[in-house]
Amino acid sequence: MDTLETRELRYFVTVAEELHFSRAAERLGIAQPPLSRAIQQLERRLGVTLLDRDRRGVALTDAGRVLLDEARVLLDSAAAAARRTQRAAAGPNRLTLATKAGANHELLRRLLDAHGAEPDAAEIEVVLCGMGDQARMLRDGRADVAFMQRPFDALAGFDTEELLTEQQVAILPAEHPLAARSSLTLADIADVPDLPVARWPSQDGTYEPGRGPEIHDLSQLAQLIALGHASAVLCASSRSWLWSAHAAVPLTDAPHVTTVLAWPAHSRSQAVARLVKTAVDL
Amino acid sequence: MDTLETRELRYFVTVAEELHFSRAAERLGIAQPPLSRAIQQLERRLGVTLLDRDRRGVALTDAGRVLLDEARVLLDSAAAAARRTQRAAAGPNRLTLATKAGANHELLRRLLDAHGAEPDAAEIEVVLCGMGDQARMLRDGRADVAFMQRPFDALAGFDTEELLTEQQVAILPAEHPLAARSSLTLADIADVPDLPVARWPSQDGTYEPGRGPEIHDLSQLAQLIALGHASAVLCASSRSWLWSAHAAVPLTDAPHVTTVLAWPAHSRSQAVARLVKTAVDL
DNA sequence: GGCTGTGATACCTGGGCGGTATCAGCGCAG
DNA sequence: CTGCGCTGATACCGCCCAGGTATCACAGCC
Repeated sequence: MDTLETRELRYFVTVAEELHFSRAAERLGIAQPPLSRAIQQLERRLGVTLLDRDRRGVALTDAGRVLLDEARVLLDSAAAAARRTQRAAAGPNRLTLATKAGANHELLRRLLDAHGAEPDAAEIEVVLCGMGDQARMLRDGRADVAFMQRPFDALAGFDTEELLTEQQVAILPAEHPLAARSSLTLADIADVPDLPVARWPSQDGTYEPGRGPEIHDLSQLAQLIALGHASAVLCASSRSWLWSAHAAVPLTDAPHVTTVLAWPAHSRSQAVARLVKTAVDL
Repeated sequence: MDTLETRELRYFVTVAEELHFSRAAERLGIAQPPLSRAIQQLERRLGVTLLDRDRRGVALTDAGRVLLDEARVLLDSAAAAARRTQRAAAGPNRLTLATKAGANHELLRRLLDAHGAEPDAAEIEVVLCGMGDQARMLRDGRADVAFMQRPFDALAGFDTEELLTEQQVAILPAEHPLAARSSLTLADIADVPDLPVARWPSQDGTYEPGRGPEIHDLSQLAQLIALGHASAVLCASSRSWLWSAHAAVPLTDAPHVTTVLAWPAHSRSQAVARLVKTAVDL
């Protein structure tokens, strides 16, 4: 029947991305004829036409699109497997935990303290990464577990354990009139002319159009708010790092944020299991 | 660095399962020396010792155990990718939906009706499978979506959409004294001497020890209950197929059951997306 | 009609996969 | 202690196939 070789998948993905055999061959560092042949073999083995080569170029068939998606995650998973194996060899009882700036420090600290107190606790290396990077780090095997937040982070494909649900708050300059209010709504802060809501980059690093300043960093944000040039919406635990120039006002209509511990769905690691157990008992 | 070839992974998994090079080679249909060499190559490429070969046998190292887990899901995923590609080629706008006997018929029917009414709806093939088989069918690419139930089915690694939450009920012979009650608890039915609770097989097909009759089939169960030889705990929608000789009594303390629509987390299929959208709007 | 650029075909070469034969360590029966 | 049996490792060889070069067939286009 089948058994897709990873070499063939690598070749196919490159051709599917370039839609051009010669360029794909160049990217792969091989000549074009062997590449053509490899793709033909793959098609023959599967009994499926993956690419339509007619005049003026190459196009993916429906089946080709399916295989492209599948092959991408397969290759990523293979690279991840290699990394995880190497990490397991490097330190038998070590874990890498990915989190992001702005996640709940207190909670993480409590988790690490509790886990550290257990017998034969794994040594935990905490990696701070950018806003949507924890998912990537879990997926590509550079991290074993991650602190993530619903509904912000994409949790598809991970196992998760809910740790804490909290309200969101508006972070405002302390001297701004709105800061005196005991609660606010999203509408209240959405269109304040002198206080635009700061904008975070989306997954791909670009910014949605909008008025607020483009932010990529919490300290940047803190600075801007302290200067009275921006507001932001963050989860309530952010209060822990606020300056005296900041004020936090609960938002009544913003969705609640749940901090979760996430790990690859198929993980059978003892160390991960122990950490999760500690987290559940917290 | 790396790029694990699937051939190597296949070899490694077999050796790790047999813990014996010669037997593994036999299972793989090759001679022992090339197998030894392939494993050595894999270890050298990763820079990791996967197997301890000392006197009297072969043992997995920690890293080897990690790679074994990873490799198994990788190989399964590869086989799944091949199947999905072939299915996509066979019928471009077809979906296979896996469900189990005992799942909510009404709900499925409503979903299929609603979806069928949409423009360019996918043709949906419904596959009935055994109790825990939907997860396997999703994982190995024989199904695109599945009807599953929380907390019974393992949903790790899938994306899900909740469809309906319902109470569980005890199914009893109609003439049994307990059948007259308006509600029951799990304790009420747990130890009725003449009415043991039927036992379902677990994932691996074996039965937990216990008193109740071993069941593998809904019609079998229905028969046994009608005869007055067993009781069962099922979700409330099971009422739809009850016989007149059956009675259903709500259980106040059994966990609620949520029927979910599940699909592989990385699926980008348009057809799946449309079906899910229909389900959400239901 | 050349010219350019596409992917496919033909054919050759070499590395690597798989084969056989054999070795080296260890346990064990005697 | 010694030979035997069993393990996995090593040595070496042959052949297949991945990859290279050269070329073709076909399309668009000045």
